Amino acid sequence: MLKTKITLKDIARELEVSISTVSKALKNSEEISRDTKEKVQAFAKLYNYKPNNIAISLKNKRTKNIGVVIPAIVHHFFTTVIRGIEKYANARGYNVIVCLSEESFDKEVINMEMLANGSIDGFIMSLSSETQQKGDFNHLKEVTEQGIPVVLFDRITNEIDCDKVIIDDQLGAYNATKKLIDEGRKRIAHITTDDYLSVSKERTKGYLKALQDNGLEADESRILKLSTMEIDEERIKEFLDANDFDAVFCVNEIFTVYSMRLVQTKGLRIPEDVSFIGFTDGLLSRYSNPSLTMVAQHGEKMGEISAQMLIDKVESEKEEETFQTKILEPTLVIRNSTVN
Amino acid sequence: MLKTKITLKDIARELEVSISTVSKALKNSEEISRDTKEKVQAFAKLYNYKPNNIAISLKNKRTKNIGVVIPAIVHHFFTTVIRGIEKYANARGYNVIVCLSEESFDKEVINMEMLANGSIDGFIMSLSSETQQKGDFNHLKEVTEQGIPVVLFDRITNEIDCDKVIIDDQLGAYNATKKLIDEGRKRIAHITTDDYLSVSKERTKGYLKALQDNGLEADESRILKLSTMEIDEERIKEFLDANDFDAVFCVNEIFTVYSMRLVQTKGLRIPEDVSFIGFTDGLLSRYSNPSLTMVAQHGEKMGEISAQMLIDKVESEKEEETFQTKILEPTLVIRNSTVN
DNA sequence: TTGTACGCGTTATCAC
DNA sequence: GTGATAACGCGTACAA
Repeated sequence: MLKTKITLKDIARELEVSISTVSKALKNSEEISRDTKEKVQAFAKLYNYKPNNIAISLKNKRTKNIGVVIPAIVHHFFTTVIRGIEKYANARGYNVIVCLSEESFDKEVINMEMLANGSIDGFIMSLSSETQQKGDFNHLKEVTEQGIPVVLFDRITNEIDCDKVIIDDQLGAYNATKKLIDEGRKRIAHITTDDYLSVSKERTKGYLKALQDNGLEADESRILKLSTMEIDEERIKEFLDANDFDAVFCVNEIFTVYSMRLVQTKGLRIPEDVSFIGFTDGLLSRYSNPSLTMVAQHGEKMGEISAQMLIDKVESEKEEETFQTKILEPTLVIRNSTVN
Repeated sequence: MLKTKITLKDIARELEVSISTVSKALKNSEEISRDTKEKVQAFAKLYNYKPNNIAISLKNKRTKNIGVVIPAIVHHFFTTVIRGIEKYANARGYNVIVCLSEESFDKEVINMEMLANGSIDGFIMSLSSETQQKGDFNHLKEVTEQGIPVVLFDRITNEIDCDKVIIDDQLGAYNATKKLIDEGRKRIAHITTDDYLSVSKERTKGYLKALQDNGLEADESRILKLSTMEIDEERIKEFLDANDFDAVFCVNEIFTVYSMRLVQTKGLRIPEDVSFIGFTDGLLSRYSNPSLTMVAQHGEKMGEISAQMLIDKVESEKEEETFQTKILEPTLVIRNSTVN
């Protein structure tokens, strides 16, 4: 009933040849006679022989697995990145091991340690908010010092020398804000998170720069910085109630769609009275009412590029210590939360 | 600069003892003298020795990896399941290898073959739509016959003997439809997919049963069956334009929110004129306008249970051939797309 | 108390 | 053409 996996040894015993003969025969080696090869191959096929990946990994010191450590998975952006990684990695024969840090420094460390002991050939990761806040990157340092390649994407740090893939967050925010200004908006509110998150910091910079370049004064009271990416509905409500604005630019999708709803319940029309733009072009943006104008982050592309950089490094023999940072261009996707 | 991984052998050579002494010393074996143990442990700590997972896997024939094969990841439901699996599996020291079938039979087969050769201890999976349509489950059969444990969740088949976790789709649909009937709705439309998807079939059954139990006639013209879970905006529009209804029950979140928007643009009020209920309680439901009344599928719980069943089976020595199917209760989450 | 030998499944080298 | 041997890194039964 239970046909357990068959090994080279089993075939050798059954066919009364040596293990190495079997091994060679299965690889169609020239050394082996046609007869033997056919016999072995037929037998292997019959019993559905498949080489044991683990044994090969041990021998080659290559697992063909890549470890992906991300802060969360219930975010559209990260899922698109994973899909990009998966797609590319699979095409090159790699599996993807996904670990979630859940925005926790400790979990990030533990996950990396679990994987760094031979389970994977390299890491693709985006830092947890706690890690960025703490500024402690020793776990990354250890891994890179062991010669395990790492690619950081989106939430990165400059303290680690490795390949990186990001989008130009500042430019994305700049373009979004510029679009609002071009519509004639003068009082543009900004809802984001504390600066410790690398992406938020850059986006706020872009927002401020756009205001400045267009002769608008930045008003601190029009900026709300929440402590996490988790939505704090209460504080957003207070902020929107207390303020006076004709446009809102948010750091993510959920903040945008939630703010929009609050504004709508006050009887204001979108986009006639207030325009909205946010970061992340996900399902919420496409299906909210009205649909949202958003800065697309091209997560899938980001994943593909990350995977490509990582696998290239893994498979390159040379011990080069040159790292690059790829910066993708964000795209403004115009929908109905702005005036077209 | 590059401190490559240290092995037992390295420690043994350096300390001039045998490999097995080192091995035992690191496990605090009683056989080894205090002196040696301290020496070895100190050295190991200093050079940050960590046993090589691959070697251990080869020896134990246990990888501590579990393979998860799902049709898509850019769906809230599946991400919550993954999170549940991850959480539970990690707590028990397992890693999660995620593979996407992208609703393709071939990809599903290839992914399973990649993993089945020693990379994982067991599978957790949800079938691709193409697999359910084809009705070809040989890849699953092969795997189970090899003694690799499999847990199927959500999109399952009765043709394979293995553990299964689902929610009571029929009951969920029944309760949703009942809720609409209790509101006084008489013309309840249903937007779903073709019956080959196990979950859709069950949900439609529940819908029909609720109508019947409450003396309402089922009207074929009020049911739209799309060929895939991918949204076909055109056909939904035609359907909603051609029909006359006072409530809509959809098989997923996107269909629901999209239908709602179409109805709103006709000037109808929700829920006063038309009520909406859908399956899957995700972000869209929470943040759409109005927010959606939905059947929650408890994905995270489903993931946890799947992981638990799988790992229990993996770690149980006995060769029992008893399988169970866990059926979770769906919950109706009431929001503003229905009359409260 | 320590060390030797063997096995996990595979491949590569070298001898026959 | 074929086979024996070593090696990948670890654990363990057994010998010293």
